Order: sequence, then structure tokens, then C-alpha cells
Amino acid sequence: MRKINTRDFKLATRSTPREINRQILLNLVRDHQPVSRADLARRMGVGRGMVTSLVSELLAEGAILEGDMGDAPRGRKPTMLHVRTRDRLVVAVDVRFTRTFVMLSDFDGTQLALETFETVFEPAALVEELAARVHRLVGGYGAAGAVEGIGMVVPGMVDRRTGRILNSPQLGWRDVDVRGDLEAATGLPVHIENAPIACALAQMWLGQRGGDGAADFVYVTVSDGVGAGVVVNGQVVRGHGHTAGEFGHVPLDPEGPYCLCGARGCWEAYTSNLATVARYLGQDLAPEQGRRAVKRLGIGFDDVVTRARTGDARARAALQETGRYLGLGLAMIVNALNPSRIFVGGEVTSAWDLIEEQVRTAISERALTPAAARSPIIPEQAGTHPRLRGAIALVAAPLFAAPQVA
Amino acid sequence: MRKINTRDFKLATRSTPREINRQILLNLVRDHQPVSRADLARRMGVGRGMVTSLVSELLAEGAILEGDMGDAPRGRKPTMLHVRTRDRLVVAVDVRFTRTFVMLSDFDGTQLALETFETVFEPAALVEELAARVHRLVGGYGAAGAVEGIGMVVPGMVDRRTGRILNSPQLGWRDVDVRGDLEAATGLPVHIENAPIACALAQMWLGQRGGDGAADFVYVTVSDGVGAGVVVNGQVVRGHGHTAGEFGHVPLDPEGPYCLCGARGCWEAYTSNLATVARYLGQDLAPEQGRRAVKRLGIGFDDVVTRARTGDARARAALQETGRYLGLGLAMIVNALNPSRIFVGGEVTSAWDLIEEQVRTAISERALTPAAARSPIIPEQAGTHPRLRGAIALVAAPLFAAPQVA
DNA sequence: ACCAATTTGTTCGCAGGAAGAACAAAACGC
DNA sequence: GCGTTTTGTTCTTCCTGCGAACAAATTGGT
Repeated sequence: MRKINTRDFKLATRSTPREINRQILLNLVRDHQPVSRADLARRMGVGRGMVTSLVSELLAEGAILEGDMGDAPRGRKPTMLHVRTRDRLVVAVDVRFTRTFVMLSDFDGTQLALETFETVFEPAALVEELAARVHRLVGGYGAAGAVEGIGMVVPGMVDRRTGRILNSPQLGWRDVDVRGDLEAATGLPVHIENAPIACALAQMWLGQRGGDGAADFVYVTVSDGVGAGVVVNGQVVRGHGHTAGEFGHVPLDPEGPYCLCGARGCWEAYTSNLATVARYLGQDLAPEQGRRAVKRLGIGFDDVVTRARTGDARARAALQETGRYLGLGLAMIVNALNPSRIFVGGEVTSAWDLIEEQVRTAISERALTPAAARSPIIPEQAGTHPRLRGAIALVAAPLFAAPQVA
Repeated sequence: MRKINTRDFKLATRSTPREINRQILLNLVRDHQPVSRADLARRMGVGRGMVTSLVSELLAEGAILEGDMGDAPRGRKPTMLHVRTRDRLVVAVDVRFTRTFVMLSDFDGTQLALETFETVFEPAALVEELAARVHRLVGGYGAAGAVEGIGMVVPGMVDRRTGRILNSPQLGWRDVDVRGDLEAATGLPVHIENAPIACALAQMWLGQRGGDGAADFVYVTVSDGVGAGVVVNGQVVRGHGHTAGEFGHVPLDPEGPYCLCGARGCWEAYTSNLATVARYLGQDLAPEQGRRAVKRLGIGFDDVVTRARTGDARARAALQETGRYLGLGLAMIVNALNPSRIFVGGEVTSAWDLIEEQVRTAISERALTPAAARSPIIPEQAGTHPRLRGAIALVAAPLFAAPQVA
């Protein structure tokens, strides 16, 4: 029961049904490939005639491909259809505080090249550096297919429509138009998105095929900060001012430790990697000295995990406390949005076996119903570059998304 | 960019464009009535021919009406169109812990009759009582129009599709099928919904006409408990297990006061009416004795407000603290979802002038961006029966909602 | 009083595309 | 080779958006 916005609606034309059915068919091919025309007709509940017509249109556009003959017990053998992905390339860019990652991949997420360099904070210089690398990658892998766009993920608020980065404290950017410059420098369409949202997009568009198409889930990223990408009704929630998903700065305790945002007791101040390290070292995080002390000692989150695994009881305790607070925050999300599942990404997942019990206990304590207490929490295994996969989704998703109508 | 669910999609047929445009037109009439065909054609950007055809269809169905001639500086005078609401009736039912409210109203929300009775907790008995009253109302106001359905609002989780009440602690119901029984007893279609969601629906469908069509907002109800109805992209969020919006049981402080849900420090335990009264009396809320003490003294939330207004400094302080915690919880919603606005309903609104400053201060302290800190918080004035209006929306909304497509 | 101008509302013909039936093609077993 | 079965194409029908032409209603100027 969606309300129609009388200021910003989209009329249906004669060709609207075709657009809709085209996208449905394309998504069915995507989820069930390899698949025959006759099978598609059965799944869609339409005649094979219509499928033929839609398929030939998609074939002409190069959206799908005919593959081998399939096998059938009786009758004519079907020709199988696939989505064309292998020779359609994307440049995925992940700008992080320390380093920037650039990956060349195809629409499926298969990695062709990956390079990283130290992040340049000056927007113009970053664009120049990126443009040079994109140019090199496009030239070097020209034979593998055509690059159809650049997907870029940044920490901070982004206005998807204009492509402007409204505010990124980590990079020190305010209302910067990187998209326009990068498009001009490379001649490729550029899509920019906020990092946790991109991770949610990666789950939505590149997650396991034929999954139950979870249309309601939350992706929580735990690294230096804590953020969340929220998906409701198959759509990402961006918020009115582009700042939705900032669960990281919801207070768990008004008297809690100081957070980098200036407030006290933020969820992030309990469960971010920095918080875990600070807890292990027995330091208070926020007073600037504490933070520098953490940095000086050169102990990172991964070191804490390693020590916990090799018998350091204090490290183990620090991690378990992180797990407990992680669970409390997740319980908040369960109560607020009751998603069908919550994905967790970031370095914590490497210690999941050490903290899972604490996480689940905390959720059970706080969940309102037994069903909610059982909400699946799915750690995304490390090393899958969820942000880069999100960047790929930024380019690939528009081809598969439902047409906007009404 | 909505993802198409390949398990549960809806094909477009030949008549899909018509359905879509029909609903757009109907909504335009609703928002701009009285309005002429030519004006609609201009607003929709289509020829007048198509408008004529759609309008005659809607006229034939009785969805809209032709009214007076309008006035124009030159040329033929237009005939104005209206949505037909006056003679289309709804029975709205609000089942609360103490009393049940039954209202007869038209589609516009104009009240024709309102009665209340003490809530019967036994489902079968309640249905019987309701059926008798509906029968009486329908008979008594037969001349005013035809009753097109019953909208029912209950405290607790509801499965909208099946109409079953999954769990209502307040009423002591678990997996009860009131809808089927009430439909059988009255012969009218029945829609059931959870209370905070219904309040959000009331805002969405019966809120001020031609408002900016806020498609992203949250309605927070503060009474005995604290709940929220969340609207994203023009759609209500129900959650995977029908328990979305339970912000009331997110902890503000793990060491805080006990909540009726059993946990500690819930937002509800700080800002519900009971919490305010308990704070005023200096009692701890949750231990069963405290709660009974509050009841025994016979002081309600309204009494605290009255005393605060007549110079009782302790009452004033208790309310202001409630305001502060209310603000902290609202800040959480702002950070999590960044809605375009937050509506607040319930008895607190009667003391809004006393607490507004505290609310706004708390939000400012916790919001991440200046824009988020300025998020409009709109108290709904008391006595407007938002839950009953939500019940009306349950019946009226399907006529205006966007058709589900793709 | 009549005519031009202007605006509203209706009708009609064209064309895009869903829907389904008829038809052609391919494979298998007898 | 021939019937059977399944796949894929083609063709006809009909719904409906879309634009153009037309009818109706009103005002103001001559």
C-alpha cells in the first residue's frame, strides 16, 4: 500500500508494461540462469510468444546471451539463456581514510585487477590520480570487454542524485563534486555512494543468487566506525538528509565512554575496532591522548584477535565485551526495524567464533519476541571487499532495477 | 532502485498502464479538489482526451463526483471534480486496554458517531459486542451512506495479510483471528492493524492535503507505552516478523530503571506516562509494588501536567526530565532513519510547551549534522483520535494506493 | 446581434504491445 | 519414416495511450 506522491509521479505510457515485464524477465534470467525461453514463460505465467519477443529485444541490446543447448528428456532441446556479464566491466573505487582501493571487475563481481594507493585528500588531486589509473586499467584490459562505468564508495554522506559528497569528516570534504570531475576526466559514467549503503547494495545485488531475495535486511559495518545500510521493501533507505543508518552514534549509555563524534556512550565507542583496542589496553578512547596512545603502541584490532587466540585472557575478555555491546546494538536494530536478517561486515568477523555467544546472548536479552531473538545474524567473511562489491553494484544495479512507476 | 523479487512479482498486463494512471489521477483529484479535467490534463502532462476517458470510468464507479462549474477569466467554464467521500462510511474501532472506541465516520475522517465501552478481553465476546454495535450504527445512519468496511486498531503485533493478531500482551491475545469472525458476523470487510502503524497511516492518508506528501516520516506514540510507526518511501515498515517500530524498548541506559518488558533502561521506562508519574512520585516504576503504588495514589499523567501548570516545581521538573529523555530517543530515530519529520502523539503533547525546549536540546546534542538537528518534531494536538483516524485509513487507503507492479 | 477568440470537454483514428492460438522446428522412440 | 512431445516463432485480436480534429461553452469587441 504505497502512497502516490502527487508532486513527483511517473505516468504509465503504452510502453510501460513492456519495460516492467522486460525487467522481470531479465531478473528471472539472472536468478535462474541458464534458463530456456519455455521455462521463463512457465515461471512468468505468460505465453512463449511474449517471451520470444522480449528475449530478442534483450539479445539485440546485448543484455543477455544465448548459450548451449540444454537437455530435456523428450522433445526439442531448449537453448539456454544467460545474462551477459563476463565482458562488461566496472571500475570499483573504495576511498578509505588510509588507502584507496581500485578494482577492475566484471558485472558478476569477478576480480580482474586490484590496486591500492595512499589516499590523497585533495579532491582534485584524487580525481587526477584515479583518472590516470582508470585510463591505465581500461587500456590494459581492453580485450576483456568494455568498461561501462565507475562505482565509487566514500565514507560520508552522499546525495545520490547530484553525486555530490555532502560531508565526509574522515576525508575532510564538504559539498564536493567529485563525480562531475571524474566523469569529465574519464568519459565514463560515475556513481558515488556512502560506504555502509554500498555494502547493503552488494548484499542485495551480488549476494547469493536465488536467495530468498531478502527485501528487508540491515548491513552493519564495524571497522573504525560503525554504520549501517538499511534495506526496506527492496529499497535502500537514504533518509531525508542523506544520513540514515547512523546507528553507530545512538547512545547505549549516556555516561559511557567518549566517542570521536564528541558525544558519550555511542554504540561505536563500544564496538568499533578502536574501542576494542582501547579496551584491551585499558585506555579511555576519546581524550585525544588516549587515541594517540593507541596509535603509538602500534597495536591494531587484528593483533588483539591474534593474542586472544594464543591465550591472552585480557584480549579475549576485551573481545567478548565488544561482542556483548555489538549484540546490544544489534538488538536495537532488531527492535527498531525487525529485518529478516542482519549482515555484519568488517574486521570483527575474523573473531566471530570468539564473540558469537556474547552477541547472541545480548540480542536474546533485549529482543521483544522469541522470533525476533532468533533473527539471523550473518557475519560476512573477511577478505570479500564488500565495499568494492557495493561499488560494482552501483553500476550494475540500474540495469536490473524495477522501473519507477506511479 | 528497487530490486525485483523473483519469487513474488507481478507482471504488467495490457491494462496496467490504465490502472496506474487511474490511481495517479484519483490522487491528483484528492489533493487538488475541486479540480477540472483540463487542469488535471495539464498537471499530468497528457492530452485532455485521456483524462476524459479516465474520469468517466471513475465517475461510473462512484469514486469521484462532478460538482459545480468553476470560474475562468475567459472561455468555457470547467466542471469541477471531487472525490466522493461524504456518503462512504467506515466503522473505526480502537481497542485499548481500558476502553474500546467505536466511531462511524466518512472517508474524509468526519465523525458521525462515537461510542465507547469497557474492553472485553475474551475475543469471541468482543466480536459479539462489536458486531451488535456495528449493526446498530449501520442501521441508524443508513441514510448517510453505505458502510464500506471496518478498520480496527489493536495494541500488539498483527499480520496484515492474514488479519491474525499474533501477540498482544496488553489484551492477552496470541494468534487470534478476530478478523474472520468479525467479517462473518457483520458481512463487512475488516482490516486490522497495530496502533502506532495506524497512527502513521492516519498521517499519511488523512494528514493535511497537498502537504509535501512526506514519504519518509516516523510517528511516535507516547502513552502507557512508547511505540513508533515508520514510513519509508511512502510505505509503512512492518518488519519481517511484524514487530518493526519497537523503539520503545531500545535501552537508553543499561543500568536504568526497570521496564514492564522486564529489561532495564528502555526508552519507554523513561518517557511513558507511567514513567513520568513514577518520577513525580519519586517511586521506582517496575518492581510490582511501585506500579501499584502509582495506581493507588490515583495520580495520572494529566494530573502531573495540571500541577506543573499551577506551580508545582517537582511536577515541572519531572515533566522536563521526560522531555529530555523523549528528545534522546527521538535523536536515536533521527540518527537511525533521518526522516523528513517526526510526529508525536499521546498525552505528552498536552504539555508540549513545557517540554519542547528539553526535547530540542537533547536532539541537538545527539544529532550528527546540523540539518538532522533541525528535524521537525511535530506534536499532534490532543483529542484528534489518531488511532481511530488510522483505522479509517485502513479502509480508505487501498482505494488510493499505488497498484503493486513488478 | 454577430463574430472572433479562448478554453473546456469529447470523439476518432493510429499504433504499441499483451494474449493466445496456430504454426514451424527439433528431438526421441518405435 | 512417423507419431509424440517440447521448444520457439508468427500472426491475429483487442486494449489502450496518444495526438488531432471537433463540438460546446463563454467572453469581449464591433
